[in-house]
Amino acid sequence: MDFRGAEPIYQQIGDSISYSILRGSRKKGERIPSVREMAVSMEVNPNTVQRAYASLQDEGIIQNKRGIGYFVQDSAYERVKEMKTQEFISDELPRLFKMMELLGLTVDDLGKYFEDYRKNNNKDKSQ
Amino acid sequence: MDFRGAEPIYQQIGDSISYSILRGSRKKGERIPSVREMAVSMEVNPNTVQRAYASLQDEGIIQNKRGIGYFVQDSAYERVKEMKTQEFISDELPRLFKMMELLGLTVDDLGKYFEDYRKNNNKDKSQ
Amino acid sequence: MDFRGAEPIYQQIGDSISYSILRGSRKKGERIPSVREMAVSMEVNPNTVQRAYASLQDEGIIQNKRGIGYFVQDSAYERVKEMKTQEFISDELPRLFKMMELLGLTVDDLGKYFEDYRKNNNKDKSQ
Amino acid sequence: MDFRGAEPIYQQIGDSISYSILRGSRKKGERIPSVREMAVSMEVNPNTVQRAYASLQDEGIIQNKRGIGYFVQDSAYERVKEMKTQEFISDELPRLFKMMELLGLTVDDLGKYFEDYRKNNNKDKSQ
DNA sequence: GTGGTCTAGACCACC
DNA sequence: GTGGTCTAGACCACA
Repeated sequence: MDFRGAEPIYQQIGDSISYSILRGSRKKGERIPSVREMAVSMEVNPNTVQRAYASLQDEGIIQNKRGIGYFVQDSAYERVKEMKTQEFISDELPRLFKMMELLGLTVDDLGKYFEDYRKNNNKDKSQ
Repeated sequence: MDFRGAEPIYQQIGDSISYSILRGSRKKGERIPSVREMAVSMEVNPNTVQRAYASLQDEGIIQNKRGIGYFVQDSAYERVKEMKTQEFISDELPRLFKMMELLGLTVDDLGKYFEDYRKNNNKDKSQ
Repeated sequence: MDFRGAEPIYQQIGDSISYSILRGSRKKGERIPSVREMAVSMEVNPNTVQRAYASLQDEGIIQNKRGIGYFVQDSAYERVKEMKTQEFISDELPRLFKMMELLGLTVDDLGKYFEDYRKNNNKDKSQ
Repeated sequence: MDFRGAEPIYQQIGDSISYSILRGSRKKGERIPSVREMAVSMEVNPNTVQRAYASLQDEGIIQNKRGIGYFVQDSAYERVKEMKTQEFISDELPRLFKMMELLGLTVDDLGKYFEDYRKNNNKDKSQ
C-alpha cells in the first residue's frame, strides 16, 4: 500500500479493512493482524495502526480480546454495509448530482462511463 | 452558508463562485464583490476570501484590476466547465464506481436516487 | 489537577469538561481553551489534550471552528446529561445494587451515607 | 461468563469467587476447582486463573495446600465482607454521590430504580 | 494563531 | 506475546 491523497493514513488503513470485510475477504470471528505486525507490513508507526483499530472498534466493526488481539465482529459485514451506504447516500450522491446538473450530464452518460470503468478494471485484474 | 465538512473554507467560497458562473448567474466581465464585502457577508476572515480569490485568479477564472476590484474573465465559463469536468471524471467517478461495486449498486439505482433528488430540489426552488 | 486512579488522563480531561458543562460553568457557544493552552495549564502533552477534545467532538459536545478553536455545542448540556444518565443507569446502578444485596445494605443505609457525604462536602466548600 | 468491560479478567474471576462466598454458595473448608479445570470451564488461559487464585490467597480468602488444591479459608466470609464493604464505602459511594448530584438525582430516585432492579432480578431467577 | 497527523520511543497492565 | 497510554518533537494546512 502507498498512501495517496489527503486522507489521513489511519483512515485509509481503517477503510482498507472495512472494504476487505465488504468484499468478503475477512470473515466474522477472524483475527486481524496485531498492531505491531500491521505496522511493519504497512511501514507505518504502530500508533497510526492503533488509531485505525480503535476507530474501527468504536464503530463496532472489530473487537479486542485482551492480550490476544482484534477480531472481526459477528455483525461487522452488516454494520459496514449499512454505514458505507449511509455515507454514500448522504455525502456522495448529493455532490454527484449537483455536479451532473452543472455539467449537463445525464444518468445515461454515467452508464457509459461506468462501462468504460468496468472494462479497465477487468483489464487490470487479468494483467 | 455554513462551512461544514472537511473542505477548507476558502475552497468552498471559490467553488460557490465557480458554480455561479456555471449556472450563468455571474456573466463574463461582471464585477465580483470586494474581499471585504464578501468577508462580511460570509462572516469569515478577509484573509480567507483573499485566498479564494487568489486561487480563482490562478485558474484564470477571475482577474484583478488593481484599485478597482475582481472581474469575471471572458473565458471563465469555458475554463470552469473544462476544469470541473476533468475533476469529475478523474476524481469523482472512480471513487463513485468503486463504492457502487462494493455496495452492490447499479446505474439503475442511481437513476432512482436522481429522480428523488430532482423532486426535492424542485420543491426547494418553488418554496 | 492531579490525575489519580486508573482512568487515562485524556478521559479525565474530557470528563472534567463534561462536568463543567453539567454544572453550568461552561455555557453553549463558549470557546474552550486551545489545545496548547490546556496542555500547558494541565502540565500534559498537547497530544493528550487533543485526544480528549477529539473524543468530545465525536460525542457532539464540542465543535471545532477551523483555525479558531473549539466551542461548546448548543445542545451540549442536553447531550452530556443524557449520556451520563444513560451510563449511570446501565453501568453504575447494577453494580451498586449487586453490592448492596451482597453486603446486606438497604436504600435507607444509602440515605444515611449520603447525608454524611453532603456534610463533608459542604465543610470542604466553606473552607 | 463473558469478560466484557474494563475490569481485567483475572479480577472478574476473583470477584466471582468472592461473591460466591458472600452469597454462601461456597463454604469454609470447601475445595475450589483446580486452575486447569477452571481455565477450561471459563475458556481462559490457565495463567489468568492462576493469577486470580494467587491474588485471592494474598487476601487470605483461599489457601493452597500443595499437591492437593485450593480451599476456602475459615475466615473467608468475614474477610470478604470486610474488604468489599471498605471498597464500597471508600470507592463506590463517593463516585455514586458525585454523579447523583451532577445528574440531579435523589436517594428516592435510587429507591425506585432499586425496586425495578429487584423485580427484574427475581424474574430472571424464576426462569 | 488554530487543530490534525505522524513518528519515535518509552512504559504499563494483561493474557 | 497483546493492546493502551503518554511524551517529545516535528510538520502541515488553514484562518
